[in-house]
Amino acid sequence: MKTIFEAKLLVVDDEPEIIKLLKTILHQAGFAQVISAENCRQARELFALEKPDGVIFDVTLPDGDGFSLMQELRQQSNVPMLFLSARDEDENRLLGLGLGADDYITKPFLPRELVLRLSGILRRVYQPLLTKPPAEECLVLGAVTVNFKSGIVQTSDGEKTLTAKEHALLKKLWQNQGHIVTADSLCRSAWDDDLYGYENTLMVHIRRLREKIEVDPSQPQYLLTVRGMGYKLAAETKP
Amino acid sequence: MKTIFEAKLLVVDDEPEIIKLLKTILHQAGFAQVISAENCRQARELFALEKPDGVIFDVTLPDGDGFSLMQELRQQSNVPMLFLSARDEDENRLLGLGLGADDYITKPFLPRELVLRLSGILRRVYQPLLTKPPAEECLVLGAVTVNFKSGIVQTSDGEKTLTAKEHALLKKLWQNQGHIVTADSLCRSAWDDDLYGYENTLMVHIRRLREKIEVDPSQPQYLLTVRGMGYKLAAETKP
DNA sequence: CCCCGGCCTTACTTTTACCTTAATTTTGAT
DNA sequence: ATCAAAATTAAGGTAAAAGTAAGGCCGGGG
Repeated sequence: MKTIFEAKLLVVDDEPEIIKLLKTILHQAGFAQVISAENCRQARELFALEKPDGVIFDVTLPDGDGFSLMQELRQQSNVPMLFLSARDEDENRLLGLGLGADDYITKPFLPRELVLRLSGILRRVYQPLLTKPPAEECLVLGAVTVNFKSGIVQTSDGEKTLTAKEHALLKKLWQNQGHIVTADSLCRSAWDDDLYGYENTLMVHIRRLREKIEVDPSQPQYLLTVRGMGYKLAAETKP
Repeated sequence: MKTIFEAKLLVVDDEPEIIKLLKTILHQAGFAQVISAENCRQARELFALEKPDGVIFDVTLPDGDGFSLMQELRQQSNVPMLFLSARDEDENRLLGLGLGADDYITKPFLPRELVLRLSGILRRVYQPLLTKPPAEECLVLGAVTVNFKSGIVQTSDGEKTLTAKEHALLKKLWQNQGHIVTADSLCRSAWDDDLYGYENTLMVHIRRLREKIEVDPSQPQYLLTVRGMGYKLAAETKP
């Protein structure tokens, strides 16, 4: 199955006109293959044989009810299954959903709604590629690693924790890694109101940062000063 | 998120009674965290900040409509989103589903149906990613063990039980173990309405927690404060 | 119905980690 | 050599958080 619309669907319903209607709707919507069964026995057979990517059941079937059939097929497979029913009683909907159906649509239904719901489910099931849990926000500088979520700096000689100001400043530098950041810009990202005598205040913080992330704070390798312009975090060195 | 019921849900609705009802329903159903927003602005903020695992929108909101909001958030994230609406017109349902909503539920709704539909969707979205079997709901910190199901803290000198607030706070910290959690975020997970003078209230609860889980509450080893930023539960030390 | 006890909240004082200031020294461009 | 920019120190101030105690709320038992 390359796209969700190449899904193979099994429709189980004993009313030929509904089958026909569904086939029409689904074909128009672009679903390529729709196969059908009129009763439980046929459905079981086709399910095993064709291995459809989704199943639509009517609740009332000539040789059993859709609920038990669905439950039975659910044991074997986790493909999307949804009910189509003329019976809109609350308890039926709850039963259907409770058994693990992906939806319960009542007749009469809007063709477009059926298609939307069905494609939504198929998309969820076959494209579950939810953005993988984002990697930890980490800054790697040689042997030094900074984790912004935990505020911890890992160095060869142990762990150090960042203070609030250090955290803000380093983050700003990190966001502009490889580029010069002006003192002014740095201050604005770490302080609310304007800091008056900041010429030194900032420097003192820079110094403290260097003590935490540099091997030798007097000979900075990562947090570099650019005379007359500001500071710069050295671009990440790719291994 | 270890099981689907540890999902964090964001409910966006301007009617306080609906929010309350939903919180009750969802809590009863076992969903761990339900946060709420009253309008689009708040929803956007919370969404970015809290990164919920699912969102429930009302269609009509004071500062915009749910449809556009949903579309906007959908750009950023693929988490399950569903509508809750008093407007059962066909075109609205089609619009909502067409924009990529996972479901469109009309008020009045059956609580159980909401829960079933929501868990079904969450299962579809998150189950494929759940590789590991659901872990015990336990937090282990050195010689201290916290069982969240029973709310019991086992220490070397006996058992202590957590109160409701302590439970909520510790769970939040646990879910973000190793990461800094802001006071604001902590408060939101333990209190429904905004807590006004929470500066101290939260601290007092933190103190009580420390008395229960720390060997020496004055020298915390596990529940650490990050001055100016929040609190942090020390990352589990791998044996 | 009222009292009691557990839990939560408020109000206030004390402590301390972090930030700022200021004074001095070093660096680097011209 | 000169001077401004930046670094370095150490000490003091300050606001955030800790600590403490008392009051308020609510549900269960007498």
